[in-house]
Amino acid sequence: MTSTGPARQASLRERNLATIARAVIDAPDPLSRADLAACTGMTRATVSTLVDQLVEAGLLTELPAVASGPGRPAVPLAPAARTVVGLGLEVNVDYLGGRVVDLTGAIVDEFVIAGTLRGSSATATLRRLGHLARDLIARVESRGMRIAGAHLALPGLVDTRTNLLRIAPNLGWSDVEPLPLLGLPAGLPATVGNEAKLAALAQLWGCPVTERASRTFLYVSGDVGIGAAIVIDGELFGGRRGWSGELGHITIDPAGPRCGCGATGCLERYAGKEVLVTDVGLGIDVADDVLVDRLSAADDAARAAVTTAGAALGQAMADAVNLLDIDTVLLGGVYTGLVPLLRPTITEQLRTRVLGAPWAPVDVAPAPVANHAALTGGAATSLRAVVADPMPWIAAAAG
Amino acid sequence: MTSTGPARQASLRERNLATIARAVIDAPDPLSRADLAACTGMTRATVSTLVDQLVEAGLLTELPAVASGPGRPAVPLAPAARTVVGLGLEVNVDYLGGRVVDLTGAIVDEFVIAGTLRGSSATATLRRLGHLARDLIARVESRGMRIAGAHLALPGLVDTRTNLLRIAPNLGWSDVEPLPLLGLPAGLPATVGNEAKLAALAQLWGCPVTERASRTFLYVSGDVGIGAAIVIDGELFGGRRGWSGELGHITIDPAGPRCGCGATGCLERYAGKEVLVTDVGLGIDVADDVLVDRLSAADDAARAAVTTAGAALGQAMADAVNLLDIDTVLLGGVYTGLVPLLRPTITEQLRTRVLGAPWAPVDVAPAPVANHAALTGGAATSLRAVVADPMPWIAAAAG
DNA sequence: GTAGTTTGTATATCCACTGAACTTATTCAC
DNA sequence: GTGAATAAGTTCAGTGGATATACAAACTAC
Repeated sequence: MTSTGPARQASLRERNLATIARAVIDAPDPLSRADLAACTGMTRATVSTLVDQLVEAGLLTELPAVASGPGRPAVPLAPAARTVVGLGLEVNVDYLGGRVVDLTGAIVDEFVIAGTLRGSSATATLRRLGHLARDLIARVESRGMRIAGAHLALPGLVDTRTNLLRIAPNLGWSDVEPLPLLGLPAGLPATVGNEAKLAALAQLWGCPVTERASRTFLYVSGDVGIGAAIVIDGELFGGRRGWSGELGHITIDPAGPRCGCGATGCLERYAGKEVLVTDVGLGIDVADDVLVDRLSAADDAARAAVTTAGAALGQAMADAVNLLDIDTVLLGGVYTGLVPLLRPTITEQLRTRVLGAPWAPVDVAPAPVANHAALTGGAATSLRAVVADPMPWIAAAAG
Repeated sequence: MTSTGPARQASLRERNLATIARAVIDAPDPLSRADLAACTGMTRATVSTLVDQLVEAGLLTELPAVASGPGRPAVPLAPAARTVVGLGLEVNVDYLGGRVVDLTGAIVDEFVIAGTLRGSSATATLRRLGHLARDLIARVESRGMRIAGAHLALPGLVDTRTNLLRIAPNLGWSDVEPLPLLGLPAGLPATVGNEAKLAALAQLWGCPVTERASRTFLYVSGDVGIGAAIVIDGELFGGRRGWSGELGHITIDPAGPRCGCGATGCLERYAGKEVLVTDVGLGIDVADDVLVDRLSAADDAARAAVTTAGAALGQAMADAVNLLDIDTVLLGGVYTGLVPLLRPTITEQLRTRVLGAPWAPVDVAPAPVANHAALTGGAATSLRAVVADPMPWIAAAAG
């Protein structure tokens, strides 16, 4: 009954525009039209017309030509700054934020308001975020930029098909429909996503091209809950409803302590922030860097607790790697700062428990993008949609 | 540096041919050219030329027109029988086989030779299989069929990029390069794959369209080892090297018994065939149906052991579902027959341990294709490649 | 200044899909 | 039977987009 859509002539244009846009934006150094022709296999003529359209639409810019060697100097192309931008929004346990990023990856404008939101009213908080977001949008639009889309990151189970938040245990929210409460301008495409998943996407696009994560990795974000995101060849693997990556509820020991989710022995009860803060006698709302400092300077008892956490984390990661055959694990959230403490136990677990480890060891590293990564990830996701389908923007620029 | 290839004019043809071929082959009832135009969105003119080429190439056939209602009767189109075929080969612990399947899904010819191959010589066994396969190929080609490709299924860790078998514990094989040993005709595209993964693909394509598995599921195959395959929207998720799905080495209890892989408490030690046969005092080489009968008729002690296995299986599946957000689990291998015994404990585990279960319960069912599924899966995989890119076959038919 | 080299643009051509008109084959009404 | 109505499939001029080739532009090197 159903099937993939037909390929019209226009599909060629769409695909080739996307290919060119992506090549320029993902390139470590500016490419010329000739470079693009060489690396995409298109003719120089084709590339020229495509580039002209992308420049016209404000997605790319021509840099001043620099002569080097014989022959006519090439015109280097680069993503356009401050023309088309993406908006990332986030409500998390200890802050509220919005960030606008442009195609160069630069942060154009942002706000981050610290303060615990545990147990806050979903309606009030989202209305407040909406107010701040509308201000941010107004500022950015008054500077002549066009906003491609908005993504709201929430620390919980989000149904990506319906944009409904099912439950966010650490906020105390459940069954919320966030987008109407934000009251974003009509016509601005907006979606809701899980915080860890958007943070993972920031690792792909949110930093200079040369420092980017490899295109396939498992991102593990430690907070009160433990979220994970599976990224395969640059694509987030969300699962049927976007509920993939619930690493925090992998079973470490079925006879273990009871978890808030109703099951027993979940990873969260061994390696969640709640356990870590208790080990050094701190409160749950302590800042990540304080917690990291205290754990790093702690005595043997607390060190043992970190080792337990690391072993549990390693076991859960080994399960994930055995299932998914992924060879890179990036640690985010609190874990980023704890990599020196955690890595030995984690890698030991991975070495012994991953079936393929003798042939291809698993790499464990801190996530390169750390500061409010989900904001960047959300903004970048909107921009990736533009890059993946620049046609509407060209039509808009022409008409 | 790299990027997706350019979209040439020919790409349109390629894509539209694939769309048409797939629509006809996956349709529950024969479609006419007009039906195809309606469901793909192409014009009738376009569909006509594409269909003509596919018929010419021997991928589709026109059935006799049946009049029903006013108007010119439609010409129903169906996959062509016995024109282009795929070859599946398999070496497993207790048999050796080859199967040829055509585009209608019918088995055209096959051989299955029972007998334990545990501890056999890889070289001798693969040479023997190669001999049998060449006979099969000769028979099929003498009947005028063209073989699109061959897939060899092996019960072990196969590197799908290099077609190397790293290790097959239950055969006692390691570091084998199987394809040269088979000595298949030069020019026949051949690859090696994991047995459970190819069996999973058979669930998608190896049975009448109406009985097919949903396009997203986790296939769990119980044998001496426990293999799994992740299928997302009709695509096998193989991971970086094709080593995904090692469910058998998910940790059930870190303090559990030592496993052959070197780790402790792996699922295999709770729910593998080795444990099950021991429970009812049988040998490891017993046929699956005998084992199922004995377990079904067993006393309380053995029943308790099956329950333990089911709980462990359920726990591992819950881990997988939490990670992947998949809502269907198909049980293959020995487990197919044990579904009545296993399901209660499995579903109980899934209900309590899967975070999303309250909103979307996980369905556990026996795999619809059971008999030597990996053979069918291997053959079908070759055919899917033809359907996904029919162009070369059209060129061959024309030239 | 001239030759050599590379980049980017212009023009004719080709290929595949579109749309509208046309042919073919059936049902139904009389 | 005959003819209108209906739906399937085909034909053919038209269009969009990529290609290939030739050419203009801008630089280095001698």
